[in-house]
Order: sequence, then structure tokens, then C-alpha cells
Amino acid sequence: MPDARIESAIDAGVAASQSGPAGAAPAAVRLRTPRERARAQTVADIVRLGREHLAVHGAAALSLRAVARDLGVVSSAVYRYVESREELLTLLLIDAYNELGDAVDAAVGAAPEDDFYGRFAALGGAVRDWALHEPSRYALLFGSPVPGYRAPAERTTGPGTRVITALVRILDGAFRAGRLSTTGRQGPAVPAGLAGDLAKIRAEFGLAVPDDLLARGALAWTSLFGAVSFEVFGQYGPDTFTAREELFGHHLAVLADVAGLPPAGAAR
Amino acid sequence: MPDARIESAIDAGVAASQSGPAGAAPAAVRLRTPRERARAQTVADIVRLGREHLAVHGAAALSLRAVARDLGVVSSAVYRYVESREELLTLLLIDAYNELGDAVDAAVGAAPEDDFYGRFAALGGAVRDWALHEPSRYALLFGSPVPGYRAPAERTTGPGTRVITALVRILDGAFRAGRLSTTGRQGPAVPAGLAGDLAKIRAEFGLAVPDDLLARGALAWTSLFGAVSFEVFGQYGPDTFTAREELFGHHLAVLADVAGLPPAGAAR
DNA sequence: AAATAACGAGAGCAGTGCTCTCCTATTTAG
DNA sequence: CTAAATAGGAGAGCACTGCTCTCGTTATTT
Repeated sequence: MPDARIESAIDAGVAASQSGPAGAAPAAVRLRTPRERARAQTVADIVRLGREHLAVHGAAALSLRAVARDLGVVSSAVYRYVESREELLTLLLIDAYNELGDAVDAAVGAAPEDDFYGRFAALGGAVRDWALHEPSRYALLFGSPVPGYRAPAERTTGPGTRVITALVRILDGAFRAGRLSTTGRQGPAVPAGLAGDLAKIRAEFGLAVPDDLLARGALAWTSLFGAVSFEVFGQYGPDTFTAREELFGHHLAVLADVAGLPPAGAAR
Repeated sequence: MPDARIESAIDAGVAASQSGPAGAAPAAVRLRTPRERARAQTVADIVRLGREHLAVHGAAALSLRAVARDLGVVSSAVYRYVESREELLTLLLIDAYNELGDAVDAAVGAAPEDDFYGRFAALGGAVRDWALHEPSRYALLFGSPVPGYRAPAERTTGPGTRVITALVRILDGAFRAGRLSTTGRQGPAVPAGLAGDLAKIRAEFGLAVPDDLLARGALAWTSLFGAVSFEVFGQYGPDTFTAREELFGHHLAVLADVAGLPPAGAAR
């Protein structure tokens, strides 16, 4: 079974189907032979069709046979390119993580580098906009895990941590610039048991922020996605909150305050 | 087709399978005839088996045929009791909402009535404990919506709002007792567009809390579920946070502060 | 040119939700 | 107490799913 190169071909196909400015993959793999090119193209087509099905019908309704039909090919043929339905889900997971990451990076990058609140708000707004625009794909990333499916960490942690990485960069940048603090008011003390986790995180990302602000940053992170998930998953009901943009904006402002970021108009 | 009483029989069956102290249904329906009793029992069995399947295999893997097998009956027979797979999902949704609601009510009720922080922390802890204990059922309630399935609002809004109702009661009680405020520090102003939504909520629940605190309460609500969802759905990864109880406790404390609740040890 | 690898088509298996018909046991009405 | 009405279980069947295996054809490599 000489299909050892399938994996790399698949990776190449996915990389080829992305157009983000911050494409993580070095894409050093040249596709010389026509067969390899055709293969990569087919995989890219499968991912594209899968993405459409995912967006329209949701993750649990994603059907390899339906993708095969759209591709104009019999169902068993797609198994030449994709190992299983799970494998396709993994590809779509990576695809979605990267698209969200690209959107976030673009939004954050559009704000001035020293406008930390602006960058924070841009990040939150980008997450919300993408989630509202791609609810099914957002659900794949941040909703209930697909039953029986466990994302392979070695392939998804990279793209899956782009948002939190961006957020942590903003907060750390603000701290290094002397513009992140909770001075003036005492909050709850950070439990001693968290010190180890926080130290590891600080080392991993090369951060300077102290425990207090790091823990609050984690809360801002989970709260951001909590607010977005409630809105996307319909927990607000049809009419509890109608001014959702204003609600989210206000929540973002409070979360920035929680994280220690001075508000928009504060003196620089 | 004289199956008009099926619905009420089903409701009775579900009600019979519940044992919560705050059972919403008046349960005035007596089951006189043996046939009605047998029917209610069968429906209750189906819900029980469905709950087990749901807990073990997850919502998307819930199979009516598998439930039928466990029930020792052929698959078409269960359609005499449950209209469809969706209908069973709805029953399980209501069942889970009520179990969570019961857990929250019990935990909140165990704290002194004037210990508002204690009640808030009890609510949060109960939600987290239940979610960690029943991840699949929590996912059914607060994860990605099951594709193609839309919960019928007229049957689920009641049980589905028990947690937020309890939370709002705590915050309103604290406010009426003069123990909920953000005095001493100015937060972001509530956007004007939110006034209508907040007024409607205040009227619906008969609240006294002003806009500022109400909006912050909503943030505490979404943030609480954001933190629980991240933990249950595995967003933290296997080892980013190991001291999860401490992390959650700290987040709860900060969220109470955000909502305007004085910390645990504050003077009464 | 011959060997090898890739790949599409088709059949098939076990599972799913759901419908329809048939038949029996139970309940209700006269 | 008998006869009609009804509930409910069994089974076959339809269309769908993921996935495997074989078979023949095409393209590439040696």
C-alpha cells in the first residue's frame, strides 16, 4: 500500500485552499508531477464542497456520499483522498480555525499598535462577526464536540490557538507598555493552586503579565466566547435581547475593564 | 386517528420521571385506566433509556432503534409513543433542563438567604458540577444546536430559563437588600439601544435592578456558561489549566465583582 | 515495452429514521 | 355479554449513511 504520501498531499491541498495573509504552513512542498497536482486539486475540491455542506447543513449532517455526488463521483472514490468522515471533519476543523484566525489577525492588525483597547475590541468583534457569518463552522470549533470524534491534537492545536495567542499578545503588549493594571481597586486574590498553570502559560508564550492579570485575561477569553456562543447558539431566545450589537459592545467594554485594559478614550 | 391524548400522556410520562422539588407541572392528570398507566410507564422508560444513551454516546448518536432494542421491542413500536427522534430529543432536552434546574435550586436554597455571594457561588458551582457530571446532556442544552432540530419554544422555554431566573432572583434580592452596587468605580456606560431590552426584562421578572447592574448581570450569566462550556468542551486542552476548580472559583469571584456583588467575607 | 501505482465504478454490509400493513390483545359501547 | 373500536407490537420496506472490497482501466515509472 504505497499511500504514504497521502497525508502530505492532503496537507498541501488544504494549504492550497487557503488564502489568508498569515498562512501558517510554509508550503515548501512543490507539486511537480501532474498526478500530484491533480490529487491536491481534488482534495481541495473535497474540502471546498465539505465546507459548503458544513456551512449549510451543519457538522453532524456532513455526508461523504453527498460530497461525492457534488463532486460527480461515486462515494467510494472519495476514500482515495480522504481516509474517513472524521478525517474530512479534521480538515474542515483546521480550515475553519485558520479562517477565523485570519479574520482575527486582519482585524487586530487594522488597529493602531498602541491602541490596545481598539485591538481587543477588534479581536472580539472579528470573532463575533465570523461566528454570526459561519454559525455551523463556529459550532464545529466551539460547540459540543462531535460525538465519537476527537480532534487530533497534533494537527489542530496550532490553528486552534491562534485567537487566544492573539489575545494574549495584546494583553502582554499593553502590560509591557505600562497600560494594563488593576490599580486603584482590589479584586479577588488568585488562588495559590493556579500559580503553576499560570507560570507554565507565561513561559510558553514568553509573557510578562503577572498572575492576577493573566487569570483575568483567561476570564475575558472564556467570557468573550461565552457571549458569542450564547448569541450564535440562540440562548438569548428570539426577543430577550434585540440590540445585540450594543449588548456585545458593552460586554466587550466591561471585559476589557475586567482584564485591566483602560477604556477607549483614556489618555495615552 | 384517535391519538389526540398522546401528547398529554407523554407529558405525564415525563413528569412522572422527574423528582425535583420544583417540578413545574401541576401533574393534576390522574392516570386511571391501566392502559394509560402502562403507556405512561413505557414513555418514561423510553425517556430513561434515551437519557442513558444520550449520556453515554451523545446527542447526535442517539438512535431510536437502539432505544427500541434496549426496550426489547421492535423499532416501529416506539413510534407509538414518540412521534420522532426529534420529539425524543425534545423530551430529553426538557428532562435535562429540569434536572439542571433542580440541582441549581437545591444548591442555591442550601445557602443562607442573605448570603448573596454564597448563593451566586452555589449557583455557579451547581451548574459546573452538573455539566462535568453530564457532559453530553450539558452539550445538548448549551452546545451547538443539533442540526435540523429546532427546540419547540413553547415547551422548552419554561424549563430552559430556570437557571437565569434563579440568577436574576439572587441579584435582584441583593439589590433590594442594598447589597448590590458598583459605587466607587465607574464602568462603561450602558448603550442607549439596550434600554428597551433591559426594561422589558425588568418588567418580565418584576425586577428593581437598574440598567447598569442588569447588563452586568447578563455578562455574568454568559460568562459563567462560557467558562463551564470551555471546560466541558475541552477548549482548555489537556494541560493548559490543571487546577480547574481553583480557576473556576476565581472566575466566579471576579464575575461576582463584575455583577456588583460584594465578596464572601464582606460585612453584612 | 513491461511493471507498477493510482483511481473510478460497482456491489455489498450493517446501520439509521421512518412508514405502512397486518394481526392480536385490550378496552369500550350497546 | 357480545360486538365494535382502539392500542400496540411485528415485520417488511424505502432511502439514506459510512465504509470495504473487488475489478477493470488509465497513467506513470522503470
